[in-house]
Amino acid sequence: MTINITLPDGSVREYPKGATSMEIALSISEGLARNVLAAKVNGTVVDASLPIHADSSVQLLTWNDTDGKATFWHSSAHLLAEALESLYPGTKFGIGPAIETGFYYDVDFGEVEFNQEHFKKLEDKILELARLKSDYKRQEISKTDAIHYFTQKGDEYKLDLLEGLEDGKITFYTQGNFTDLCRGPHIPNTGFIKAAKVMNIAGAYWRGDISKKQLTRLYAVTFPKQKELEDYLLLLEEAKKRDHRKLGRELELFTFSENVGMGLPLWLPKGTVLRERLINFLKKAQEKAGYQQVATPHIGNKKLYVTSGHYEKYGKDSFQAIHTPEEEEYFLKPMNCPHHCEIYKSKPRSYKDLPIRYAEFGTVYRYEQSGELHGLTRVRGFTQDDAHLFCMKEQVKEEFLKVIDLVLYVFKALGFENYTAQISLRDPANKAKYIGSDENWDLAERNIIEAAAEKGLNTVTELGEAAFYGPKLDFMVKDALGRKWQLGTIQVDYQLPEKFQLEYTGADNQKHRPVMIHRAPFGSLERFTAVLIEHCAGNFPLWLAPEQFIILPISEKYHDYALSIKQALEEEDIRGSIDERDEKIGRKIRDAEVAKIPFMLVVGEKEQTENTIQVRKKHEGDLGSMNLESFISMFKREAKV
RNA sequence: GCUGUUGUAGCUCAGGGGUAGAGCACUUCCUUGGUAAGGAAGAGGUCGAGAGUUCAAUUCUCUUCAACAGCUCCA
Repeated sequence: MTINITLPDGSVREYPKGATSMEIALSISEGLARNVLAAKVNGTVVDASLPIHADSSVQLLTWNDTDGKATFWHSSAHLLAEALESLYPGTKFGIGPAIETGFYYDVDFGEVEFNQEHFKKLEDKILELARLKSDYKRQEISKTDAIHYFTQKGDEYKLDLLEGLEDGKITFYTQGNFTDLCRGPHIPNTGFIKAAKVMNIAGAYWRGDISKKQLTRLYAVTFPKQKELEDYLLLLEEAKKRDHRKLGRELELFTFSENVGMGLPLWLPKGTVLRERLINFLKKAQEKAGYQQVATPHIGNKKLYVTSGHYEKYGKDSFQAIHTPEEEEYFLKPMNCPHHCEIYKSKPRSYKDLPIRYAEFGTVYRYEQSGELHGLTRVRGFTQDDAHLFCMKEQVKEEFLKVIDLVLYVFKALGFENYTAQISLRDPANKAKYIGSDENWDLAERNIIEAAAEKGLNTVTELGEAAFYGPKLDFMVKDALGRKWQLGTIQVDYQLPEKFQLEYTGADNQKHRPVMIHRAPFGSLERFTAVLIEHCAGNFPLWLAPEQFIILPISEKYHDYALSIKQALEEEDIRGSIDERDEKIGRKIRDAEVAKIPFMLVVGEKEQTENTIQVRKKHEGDLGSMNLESFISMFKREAKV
């Protein structure tokens, strides 16, 4: 008996019935077989040792496949558990899944106190056990036997997990002296794991439930080569260097003060230059795209948010109401849309007016839980580059396409080359969670999917990720270190026009309801700035740099000449300063480099006499002498958005 | 909000039951210099805040605030 195996390249090979993926790999090349971690058979990831009994498509998974990595890390979690059990007998185990980079295991150490000082010992134990090359052995087991095993072991967490499992579908995996309840799959043996690092320790509630016991979560990462671990640690170091909180302080972009309040950023002058430039850049693009600027106050009557539905849904996440002597209640504005709806309502609208696009860099305030606050990425007061488009149903797709263009233009201008779009739809199993009619949801979802497809966006679709009022398209960018960030968002909303009773008069002289589109290419200026800082490591594109040049006079004698240069550059809207300190040129250069100022203009005796400047570029060094005109034209060429 | 860790000069950090230290930054002076740190002197701290133990607390205990990591959440 033979079976036909289809490989990813489309080739079909014949194997005896019951052949395993590992055998298939061996038949292709020994080198491949050495690297196979698991296999994807007809789309399901399975052990490489699983016999295949029917015609199937088989993809062999190695370290280079996402699923291969996940299997590797999940198997590593078992190994970590084995190491823990051998070092700290009596440890109880919760769950140990693979995550984006690495894996964790939630464990209950009982009386044992485990802290960072134990990491090294644990890592050594993991590697010691890995070297034994123990096979991961799969075993199907009855629920009764499984319960018996963990009752005897006294592991209440595994028993809790077993409760939710169906008899007949329960499997154990054993490697070395450790047996775990696990669906699998796993890598062939522990010998693949050549490097291990325990990264972090944290608390986590059993099953994510605050009322349950808190377990110790151990984060770790493993690799098939020592070199890969080293590279990974270097990457982490680089990420640390780029941390926007650190660079924000060093480059004097923003700060926080306990006296002002947590989560409330204070923009310093240099940060404000950056921020204003981002705002002006987008304003200009939006003007071209037919947006109109509007402005609304920082607080709004409670009635407004009751009308919008946000009060009911998010009232608890707001700051406390502000009370007036007349016993009215006001809230700090948590979003701009209700205000924009009222602007729309300020006069009767005709279909000829649509689409109307109101844009506002509106600062909003939300009560974020204290533990959530993080630098500029999660704050309690932030400015959205918000806009609301009011249009007819038939215009939704067209508007959506235009917004996508705008978002992509922004990304390109700021150097985000790598992005994907996430289409967030309703959870079909839980439609009650959302407000609005089925019909409208279907239409909106269709519009988004089509628009994304027409623009050729690289998309992923997530069910259940939609906002409660409508589906959305979120843009995720990958930064220079390969980390993913969610930035821009475009959301269709049929509900708010309904709640605010928005209308327009159609060509038929009847009243119709417009559709709203919320969109923000940056998301929030705070968050965007944070991502931008980390993306470019503080080396902003020239047009955004808070200080574009610094003039470095060789000595005090050339300060007047320096000033004349500075004034000439300012005439051209090029912004910078003069380093008038009583320091040597080497020192001034060093400090300018550290401050990441793009151009250093050295002026001394020679320059003053020849009426030139000597240009030095950050990171690159001396570009030689030139006259001011050449510098300005070079600058303008490079500063183009 | 929950759990854990941390909180000493503007920044990075050392120290420790007897009222405090380094480097960088800052101020002044010397130096007037040519491509990544010139020299000297000086100033700067209720040791996050409040309470308790003690002859004595910045150090020990408790409470509180904040930061960090994670969990839960995110219009």
